[in-house]
Amino acid sequence: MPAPDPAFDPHDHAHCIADALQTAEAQCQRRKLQFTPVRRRVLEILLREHRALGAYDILEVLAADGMGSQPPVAYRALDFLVSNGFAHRIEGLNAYAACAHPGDDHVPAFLICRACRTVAETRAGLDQGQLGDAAEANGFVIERMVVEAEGLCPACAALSTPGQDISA
Amino acid sequence: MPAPDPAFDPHDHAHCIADALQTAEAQCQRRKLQFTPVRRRVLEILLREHRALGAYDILEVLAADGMGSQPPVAYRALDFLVSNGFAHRIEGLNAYAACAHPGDDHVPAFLICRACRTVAETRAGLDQGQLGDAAEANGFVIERMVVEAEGLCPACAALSTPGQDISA
DNA sequence: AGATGCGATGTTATAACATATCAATCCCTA
DNA sequence: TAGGGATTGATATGTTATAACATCGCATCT
Repeated sequence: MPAPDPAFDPHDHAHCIADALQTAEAQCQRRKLQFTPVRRRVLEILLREHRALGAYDILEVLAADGMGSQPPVAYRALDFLVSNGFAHRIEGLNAYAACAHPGDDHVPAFLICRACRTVAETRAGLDQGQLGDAAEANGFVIERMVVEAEGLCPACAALSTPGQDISA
Repeated sequence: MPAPDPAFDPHDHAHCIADALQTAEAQCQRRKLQFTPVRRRVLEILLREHRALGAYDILEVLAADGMGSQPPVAYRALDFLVSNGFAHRIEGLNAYAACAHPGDDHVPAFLICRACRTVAETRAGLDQGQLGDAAEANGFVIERMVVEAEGLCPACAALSTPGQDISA
């Protein structure tokens, strides 16, 4: 049985953020990617919470920082972070979350709280159950997998207020 | 090893459509749901292709039929079909596809071609691998799962034109 | 220094997806 | 056949994402 996920468990979050930023920085250096101020700032914003944020949520913070207030600014930084494995797109929410295992090739799988949008990241395999079998039987080449479980995190389940929505 | 999926394999499609419509009709009768003309037509539109269609694609066809041309018309019908298990939302595409196993409680999993948007539906479990373990370890209550594999279907892989995009 | 190339940013506009609201109508059922 | 809930119609708007084009800043070559 796995250990509790940091997303649902109190932890030294300042250290958690610093760590992730440092990893990203190191990765970029090694791979000759430019970890520019905007990109760094967007990653910081995502890291600050173990939650999924919409592009426009991020944009708002960027604008407040005087770092560009138009959609492409946020989207370009997010594209960079996602394509280089520093963040993930949460399809079920049209939103983004920092990667919990940066610099580590993996198929992410998420536990997503529909009430507070907290996101915990675990691993999955490209062969998820019958899906891999079906792909093989049909000659389908899987390139990318999305595995997301939506529900209630322990904290929100405790409160509930049954049926509260994720709309926030 | 499973049999080839109808989505990727020639089959008696007229019969395939008629079958699904009849199942839906029967289900609605049994469950006292109103299978209205708009709802029926939207399901037909989805069934006509084993592909994901955007809400506005559907709306276009509805409009051509003189059945309402404003977004809510399509979205309401789609909501009905999705919440009653006659269609699924494909999160990775912000699009919709007819259900391949209507009237049968299941966790759908999809093989989605990024070139032609063909969608094959198989089953998954609510406990997908380590995700179930992680949920349990954290007291997370899973309510809904999204499992989608994106890649190239056999036909498109044969053509490719490597790197062609799903944008269509 | 000046020219050139190139990746990142800035800016404007618009495409694509989705929902709120409220009035009108349908249709079940009592 | 009247009342009430579900459905539809219509308008407006909100939200997410990208296209298209201009510019900046910096490294390199001449």
